[in-house]
Amino acid sequence: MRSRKEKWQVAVLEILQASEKPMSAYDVLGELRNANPRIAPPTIYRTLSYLVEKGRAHRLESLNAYIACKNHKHDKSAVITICEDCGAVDEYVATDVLKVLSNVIAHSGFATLRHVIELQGVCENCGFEQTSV
Amino acid sequence: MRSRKEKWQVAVLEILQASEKPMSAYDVLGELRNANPRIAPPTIYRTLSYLVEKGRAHRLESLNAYIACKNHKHDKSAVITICEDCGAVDEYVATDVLKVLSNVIAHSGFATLRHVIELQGVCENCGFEQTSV
DNA sequence: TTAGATTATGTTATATTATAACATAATTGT
DNA sequence: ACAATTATGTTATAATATAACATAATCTAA
Ligand SMILES: [Zn+2]
Ligand SMILES: [Zn+2]
Ligand SMILES: [Zn+2]
Ligand SMILES: [Zn+2]
Repeated sequence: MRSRKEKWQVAVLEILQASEKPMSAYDVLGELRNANPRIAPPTIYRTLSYLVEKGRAHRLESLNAYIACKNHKHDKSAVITICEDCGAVDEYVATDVLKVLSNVIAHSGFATLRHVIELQGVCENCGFEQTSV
Repeated sequence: MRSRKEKWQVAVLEILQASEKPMSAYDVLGELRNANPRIAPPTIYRTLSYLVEKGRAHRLESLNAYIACKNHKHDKSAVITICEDCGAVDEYVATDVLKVLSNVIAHSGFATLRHVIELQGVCENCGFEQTSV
């Protein structure tokens, strides 16, 4: 039998996967309330935390928002691009970047546990739209 | 004559510089209220935005907090390390990292305007403390 | 120098994001 | 079944951030 915990995780992941754009915790909450009007913020924050821990979703720190992971080729750390125009988000594998990063901080004795690498900018589509006016 | 705007910026920057650790906007607000009890959140958020735009301060997206810039060798983009144990923050010049990053996303057509690169982990001091127990 | 336009600041209220605290329910191990 | 543990529900509130608009300062050009 699937536990309640797992049911929430599946429901939230499906909502995130169905969205073209990052969703705030309260966006997800709104969707969940269609089926279950009494659900409260802690439930959704807990569920999002589990999903992020497992790598099934990512939290975008610069947006306070969440996406479903759509690129399982990375263990933990992805490079994430965020279009400021249309909100589209993509993930890239970051192995090389992490290598260079560890060189940059090599002499400091800092032991990295988690990377946040988010690039804000303009995606290909929006760039073309802008120049074609 | 120094404008009101500049006075706030100087005051906020001094507060950030005096702090060993990142401060939330409301931390800064609390300090400013010692001298000026009626100051309100928008003033401090505006001032922090100006300082961040000018590169005199950085916003740490993964902490919702701010630091004074203490490494003017970077134009815009720094690599920032954040110790989860003691809260200490350091900045590193990111030129190489940015180069590799642009390779990673080269084929996507994404034009990067702003980098958020924040490493969560354990600083040298806290690492030694942990292993010496 | 002053009227009008523009920009910056102050002020009030409120929106958004997130968690504390504790009660209840489910699950686990014996 | 029972106690111990973990997960969930629930209420309230904390923490972060901005909208909206009033007021004040600054700038520009007659
Ligand atoms: Zn991913
Ligand atoms: Zn776009
Ligand atoms: Zn800096
Ligand atoms: Zn430390």
